[in-house]
Amino acid sequence: MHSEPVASRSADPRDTKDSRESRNGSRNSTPQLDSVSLAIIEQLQEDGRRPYAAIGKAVGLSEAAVRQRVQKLLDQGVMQIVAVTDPLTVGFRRQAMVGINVEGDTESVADALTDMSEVEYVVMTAGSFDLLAEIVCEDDDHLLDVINKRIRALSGVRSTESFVYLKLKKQTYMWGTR
Amino acid sequence: MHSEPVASRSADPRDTKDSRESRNGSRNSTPQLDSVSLAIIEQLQEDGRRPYAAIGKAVGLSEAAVRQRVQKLLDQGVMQIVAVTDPLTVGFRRQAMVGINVEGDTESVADALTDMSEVEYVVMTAGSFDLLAEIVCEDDDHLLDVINKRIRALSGVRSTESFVYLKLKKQTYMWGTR
DNA sequence: CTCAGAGCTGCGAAATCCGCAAACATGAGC
DNA sequence: GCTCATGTTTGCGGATTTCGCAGCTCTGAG
Repeated sequence: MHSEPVASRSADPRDTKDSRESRNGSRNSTPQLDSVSLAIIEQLQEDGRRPYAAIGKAVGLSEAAVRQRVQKLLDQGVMQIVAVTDPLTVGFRRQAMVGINVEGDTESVADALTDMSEVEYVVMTAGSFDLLAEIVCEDDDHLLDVINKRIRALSGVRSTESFVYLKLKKQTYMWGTR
Repeated sequence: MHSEPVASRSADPRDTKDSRESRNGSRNSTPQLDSVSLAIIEQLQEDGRRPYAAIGKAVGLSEAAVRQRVQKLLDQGVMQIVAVTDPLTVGFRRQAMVGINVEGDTESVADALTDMSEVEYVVMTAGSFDLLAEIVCEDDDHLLDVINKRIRALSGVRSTESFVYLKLKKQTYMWGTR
């Protein structure tokens, strides 16, 4: 979307209202975000520790208002503010993406994967895999164990294909900051 | 003032030294982390805005020391503190993982992908794909354009296979916090 | 019209961040 | 063993930021 220098117009609550209704898709899960919240997220994608007052100045809101919105976004689980690293740097020496084919209920397999601590990322996809899961392990044995003993053992898993990571080339979190 | 649950042992600099040398693999890129920095990262993976003093108490260091270490980790690019979201919630309605096969120099293709703003994640892999790239787009047209016109146009790209995201089930950033 | 709810603002008090100088530890060279 | 250079840690004010709260506005329901 075309986004201005920054939402000074959005200081007016009515705009907030308008944009909400206009793009509300009646999603059951997520409460739709207006342009101001989007701008706040954008600020925090640049620097997760940026002071509320600075964000407020950028998006045209008071410090307290930004604070409330951020808290709400965190509570709702819309965003999280965290440190991210390249796992290889932090001592996890084996990672892999695993493509999985499922027979029966894909979502229940996805839920089972979600419960595994070594699984970092799970997504349901269209294409020749039903699920993609990213695995983070400490060494080869660990990785092998997770893939062969744990994932393939799940009922409903028809087949898997693994892509062991050799080198992470890019990792960004700046959508909207294009 | 030693005490503490976590890494009280590491308050002693000698341990720092030891662990550094013991796991140093002479990696060209990354400056190796000692156990205290790891503990700091762990804290920030739980909450990117946690105060330095609280982190210091947890890892057995003063507020100022934590602050310096965090700044250094950020400067070195070892970690970043950012807001992360489910892109689908924030208005990017089409995402896909693209598996790519390359003939010739894989790394140069990876670099080209890295330069595309719609590409969120690039990793070189072993397996039936040479590269995996995650694409974040606003709509179908945009996605189609990126995959067909931009990625397939890169010289060296032999073939691609796309996995369009249907639903993100898990997204974590808590390695080490197991 | 009134009422309840949601969101924003402003404002002190408390907590946090920041920069700096002194103290300490380590490794190199003599 | 001694000294110097380097890199880390600590403690400390002062500047900023965070936090909680009360009051105000707008909106939709009845």
